[in-house]
This record gives sequence, structure tokens and C-alpha cells, in this order.
Amino acid sequence: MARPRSEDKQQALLHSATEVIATQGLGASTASIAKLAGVAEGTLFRYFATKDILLAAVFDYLIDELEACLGRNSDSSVSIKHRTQIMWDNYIDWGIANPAAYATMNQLAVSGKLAPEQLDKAMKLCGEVGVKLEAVSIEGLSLAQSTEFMDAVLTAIANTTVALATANPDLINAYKKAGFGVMWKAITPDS
Amino acid sequence: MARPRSEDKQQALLHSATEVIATQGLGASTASIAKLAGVAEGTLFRYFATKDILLAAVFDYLIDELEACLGRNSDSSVSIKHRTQIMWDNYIDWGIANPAAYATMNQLAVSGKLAPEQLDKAMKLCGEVGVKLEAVSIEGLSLAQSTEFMDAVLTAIANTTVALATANPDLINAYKKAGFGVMWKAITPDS
Amino acid sequence: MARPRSEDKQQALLHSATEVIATQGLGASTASIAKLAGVAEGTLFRYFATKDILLAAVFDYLIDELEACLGRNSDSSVSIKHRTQIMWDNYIDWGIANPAAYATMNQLAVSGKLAPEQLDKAMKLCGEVGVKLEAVSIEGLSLAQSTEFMDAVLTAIANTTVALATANPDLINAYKKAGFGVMWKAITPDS
Amino acid sequence: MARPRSEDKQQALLHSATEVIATQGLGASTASIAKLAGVAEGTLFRYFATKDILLAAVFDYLIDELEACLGRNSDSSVSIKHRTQIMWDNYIDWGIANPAAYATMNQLAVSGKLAPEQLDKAMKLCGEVGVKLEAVSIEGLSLAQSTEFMDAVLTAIANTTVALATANPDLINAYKKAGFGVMWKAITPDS
DNA sequence: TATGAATGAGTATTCATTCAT
DNA sequence: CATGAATGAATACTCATTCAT
Repeated sequence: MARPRSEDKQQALLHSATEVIATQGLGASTASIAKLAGVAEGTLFRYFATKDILLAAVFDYLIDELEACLGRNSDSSVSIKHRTQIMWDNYIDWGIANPAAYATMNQLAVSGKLAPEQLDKAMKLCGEVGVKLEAVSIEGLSLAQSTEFMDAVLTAIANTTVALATANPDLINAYKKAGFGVMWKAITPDS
Repeated sequence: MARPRSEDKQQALLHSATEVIATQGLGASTASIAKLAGVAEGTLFRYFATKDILLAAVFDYLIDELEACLGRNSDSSVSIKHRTQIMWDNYIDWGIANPAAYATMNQLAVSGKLAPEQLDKAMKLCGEVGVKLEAVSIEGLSLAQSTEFMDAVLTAIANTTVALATANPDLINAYKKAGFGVMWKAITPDS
Repeated sequence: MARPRSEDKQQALLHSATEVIATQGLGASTASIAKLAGVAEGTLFRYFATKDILLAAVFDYLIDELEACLGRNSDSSVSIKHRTQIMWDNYIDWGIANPAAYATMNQLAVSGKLAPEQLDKAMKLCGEVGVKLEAVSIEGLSLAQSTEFMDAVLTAIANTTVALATANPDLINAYKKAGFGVMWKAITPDS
Repeated sequence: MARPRSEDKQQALLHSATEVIATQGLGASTASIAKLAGVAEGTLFRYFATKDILLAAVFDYLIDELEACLGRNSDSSVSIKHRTQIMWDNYIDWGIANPAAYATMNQLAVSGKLAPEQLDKAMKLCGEVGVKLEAVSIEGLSLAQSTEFMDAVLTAIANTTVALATANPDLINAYKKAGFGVMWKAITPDS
């Protein structure tokens, strides 16, 4: 199975899978994904040899999309808290603006079908939001373990924020702000 | 007059479903659930008319189990923080001791197959861990919304803690403590 | 399986089966029949060892009911045509008044589950409507065969009449009269 | 570009369904129909999305076959009665020659699974046998209702004739002739 | 390379019948 | 004798995957 020609079709399939899984769950048929992508049933398997491979690719694709939206906060002229808040806002906004992507990512994350590295990468990405903080070491945990833990907590709070904000679109800004406040308190070492 | 319906079989099915779903996902077949429970395929449907009804019942069953394990911390002679920590520890311990239950609850929670009331109840239950805190009102949110948000954050941090502790059983106590610390900071209003 | 006690339950089951089959077809479950009859699932099988035996009994039961309604036209003081018309009217009226019985009889008649004798009896019964006519012998057929043929034709016309009359309740009398006219012409030998 | 959908398989399925239903009734399994047709179980559902759709298609298929066999009696040089008799004979002959088709049509006709238009078409087709007769109006019925009634009677007599002739193959010609005689008397207005 | 027809194992669910109570 | 819980084979239908065109 040589890498097939059309980049377009590959993207269309990943996008279609995101939408279909968001509404129908992981049990969504490959046929329905192919249909929404505008390709034939068999064509899907030229790009992704099995359904599980497709699902893993969807996760990677969504992580990449999310990463692209987060942007880089290399501007060091503003405070670390402010830079963090900008990334936080980007993250929440992305989640709200792409509910299908958000839902599908969650489904995949708990599906047990992803390689550990994929989940790690997702965690890391979220962690980046607060990564410039001087690393905190938690009692009883190595530095790496502490960071992993903090990343995970941050991710969890962010997802919670997205979920509630999506459910109450009128209060997006309030949730965004509240989430940031809670997150900041959670990951900031005691003074 | 006929054989009475067996409470045992109902429990066996709920338990079996928990185990099977934890390893095979929500797509686990009703046949495999019945088999592990030691009953005939058709018997499952005498107790749960459809698979979806079974799934919802599994969630309720797990919530009830969790609730029973949390216990009541009515002993008012100790500080509120200490009482909260006891419940927190119980919650984390339960999650670690029952990984199948934990995994299945998570799968169900994101499945979209549960009634809103069920999810609410789960959130409330977790929120109870910190419920004795004087309620905090978050800027821009009503009191109820603030509480809902805090409950959700608490749940998210707890789940994160369970996940990491389960993955690194040697560090259970460290994660438990770290999780509590982070959670406490997160839900405590700024002084 | 000794003949069970309750005549009532037997009748209730036959009646229930008639109603249920009329609406759900021969695939209607024994459970639903038992339920409508107000008895337990297993009880049905004390009265009718198998579903097929029940179905056959339903047919016999309906034939008996029909027979009872037709009455006897032993009053020889009126003309044969008039006596025939009275029976015809009774037959059509019964079909219209008992649509479930009529529908179920038809379903059973084409089901292939009845013994030939049962179908014969049904035909004979219908044939009785015109039985007092001097038997006509049709060219190429024995007397018995001629009678059988005439009975069948009569039955067919009667059923047709019932079907159309039921579909257009306003025109019951017109159909009844038209049906009789056609039937009479059909079975009357050429003068 | 892919394998074209096979007209053969569609026909094979319709034919197979006709045979299987004739012997096993409408409860015949889709698996058995597919097997006799020589295709996989799943293939059946590519051609007919549900069993009910298949059943309806079988009816249409049989009506078409019957129609083709009836032929046209446009030869106006012979008397109307003679032309009618030719069609009558064709109809009866078809029924006798295709007992499975005949049985299946009857089962379907009383199954309640057909659209009214389908039953209408069948009736019309049979009615065509006698259609050239000047339309008779029956007392109390509109012209359309009279025609419908006559069509139904004609169909009923024809089916009766087929049934008896099939049961007694030696007497086919006698029944055919007798049936025509009765039918002709039935539908001819009184002089 | 793209297509979609074909496949057959797998799914949830039903049901006639049995039998412990 | 009546009950209804238990059974497991059977059913309509789905779907990931293959392969002829």
C-alpha cells in the first residue's frame, strides 16, 4: 500500500471521521465516514488500512489542529501569567469552536485504542500552556512525574471548562475566566 | 409462585458488564456480558430490556457502589479540611481498587447514552467531597453555576489522580496527597 | 396433559389469539396472546401443547362461532332463494361484525398450517348457505366435485363481499345485496 | 468502475423468495432465501434494504410475470366472450404452471404488508380479463365501486379455480371451463 | 488508483417451550 | 394446576474488509 496520491482525500476522511464519530460514537461505520468524505467505501482503506489505524490517525490529526491553534507565545515582553492566559484562551476557544473535534478527542482518549505515546503527546501539548512556569517538584514525585501530573491536571480543568462553556454559550467568558483562575491556583506552588 | 427473579443474577450481570466493558469498551457484546455473568443470552434481556438500559443501570450501580464507599464524614470534631481529606482518600482508593469500575464509568460518562440526571448525580456525588466548604460564588456565575463548576473541577482532578496513581501503583500515596493539595488550592477562595 | 380445569381460560386464550393474530399476524408471540387472555405465559401451554395446535384450535373455534351465527333456515314455508338470502346476510353480517375473526380466519386459511379436513369443513359450512339448491352437476366433474367447486366459489364471493363492505361501512347494504345477486347468478344453473 | 450490480442476482433473489415463501410462509428467513439464491446473507440486503421491501418487490415481480403471461387480446375479429376466455385460460394456466408464485402471491395479498396501490394493481390486472365488457353499474354503488367489486369477484373465482385445478391436475380443463362459466354468469348483467 | 459489490462473521433482540416453585 | 423465570436457537440486519472491474 504505497502512500496514495491525494492529500485532499486523506484530509477529507480525517475531517469526516471527526464529525461522524462526534455524533455517532466510535461505533460509526467506515461506510458512513467514507460517504461524508465523498469517497467510496473501499477508498478509505487505501488511506487507512484498518479502522483502528484510522482512529489513531484522527487523534493525531486533531492534536495537530489543536497545536496549530494554540500558537506560540514567544513574546517575552509580557508577564508569564499573561502569556499563559493567552494560550489558555486559545485552547478554550478552540474547544468551543470545534465541538465535534473536542467530543471525538474525548471519545478516543478513553477508548483504549490509542498508543500510550499518543495520549502522552496530548497531555504534553496541554501542559505547554503552563510550561514556562518554573517546574515544581511535588513531594514524593520525581520532576518528570510532577510535570506529568501538573499537565494532566491542567488538561482536566481545561476540558471541564470547555464542557461547561459549550453547554452554556452565554457564559463563555465567565467560564473561561473562572477556569483560568482555578487552574492558575492549582498549578502555582504555595508561596 | 414461579421461580422468583434472582437478585443475584441482576447483580452478576451488572458486575459482569462492568468488567467486560472495562476491557472491551462499550461495544462489548451482550453475549459476552451474559456469559461472564453465567446466565443465558436471553436472560440478560429479562433483567434489562435493551443494551442501553443495561448500560444506564451499570452507571447507576457504580455510582451507588462509589457512594457507599465514600461513607459519611459526620464527625464534626475534626477540621473541615481533614474531613474533606478523608473523603478524598476514600474516593481515590476506591478508584484504584476498582479499576474496571473506574474505566467503565468514564466510558459511560462520555458515551452520550446517559440521561442528564445521571451525570448530574455523579457530579454531585464527587462534589460532596468538598461540599462543606462555604459556597463560593464565582464572578459572572450564579451560585448554582459556581457550585456546578467547582464540582466538575473537583471531579476532573480526582479522576486525573486516580488515572496516574493506577498507572504507577508505587506512588499511590504521593499522588493521593498531591492531588488533594492541588484540589484544595483550586477550590479554596483566595484569601 | 390431562384436560385442564378451566373452560374460561381456554376460551379466553382462543379469543385473545383471534384478536392478536388479526393485528399482528401469525407471527404474534404466544406471550402476547397469553397476556391479553390474562393468563401466564406457561399456562397457555397447558391448554395447547404447541403454538401450531393453538392455531388449529383457533380456526376450529372461529368456524364454530360462525356456524352458530348462521343459524338454521329450516323454515320451509319461504322460498329457497329467500332462505338462502337470510343465511347469506347472516354470514356477511358476521364477517363485518367480527373483523378480527374474519382476518384471522383468512390468515390461517392460507397459512398451510391447517389440516385439509379443517379447510374442508370451512368450505362445507359456507356451502351450506346454498345447500338446499338441487345439486348441480358440472360437465366433466363428479357430483361431489361439482359441489366442492360451487362451495368454494360461494365462499370466495362471500369473502370478497365482506372485504369490500368492511372497507366501506357506508355501503354495507349495497355490497350485501350486490354480492348476493352475483352469487346467486353464479350458482344457479342455466335455465 | 467497481463490479456492476448484477441483474441476475436480483432476479435470483426474487425467484428464490417466491419458492421459499411458497413452502415456508412469510416467516421464511432471509438467510434461507439468500442461500437458495446462491448469494451471501448480506448480499440480499444490498438489493433489498429490509425484508418488507423484499416482500413488496416479490409481489410486484410476480404481478409483472403474470401480466406478461396474460398477453393482449387485441384481435377484435373474435367475440368479446371468446377473447375473455382466452385471457381467462391464460390466467388459470399461469396459476397452475406456477404454483409457488400463486401461493406466494396469495400469502402476500393477505399479509397486510403491501401498499394499497399494489393490491389495486393486482385487482386491476385480474379485472382486465373482463374489462371489455360494457361497465355495469350495480344498484347503490358508483361506477368505480361497481367495477372494483366485479374485479374482486372475478379474481376470487379465478383463484378458486386455480386452487381446485392444482389440487386435481387431471381435471384442469374441466375446472377451467367450469370456472369460466361461473365467472361469466356472475359478471354478466341480467338480460 | 478508485470504486462499490460481495462477503460472512457478528450484533441485539425475540420467542416457543421447559420446569422449579 | 398456575406461574413466570430461564433458556438458547433463530432472526433481521450491520459492517470491516476484500477484490473484480
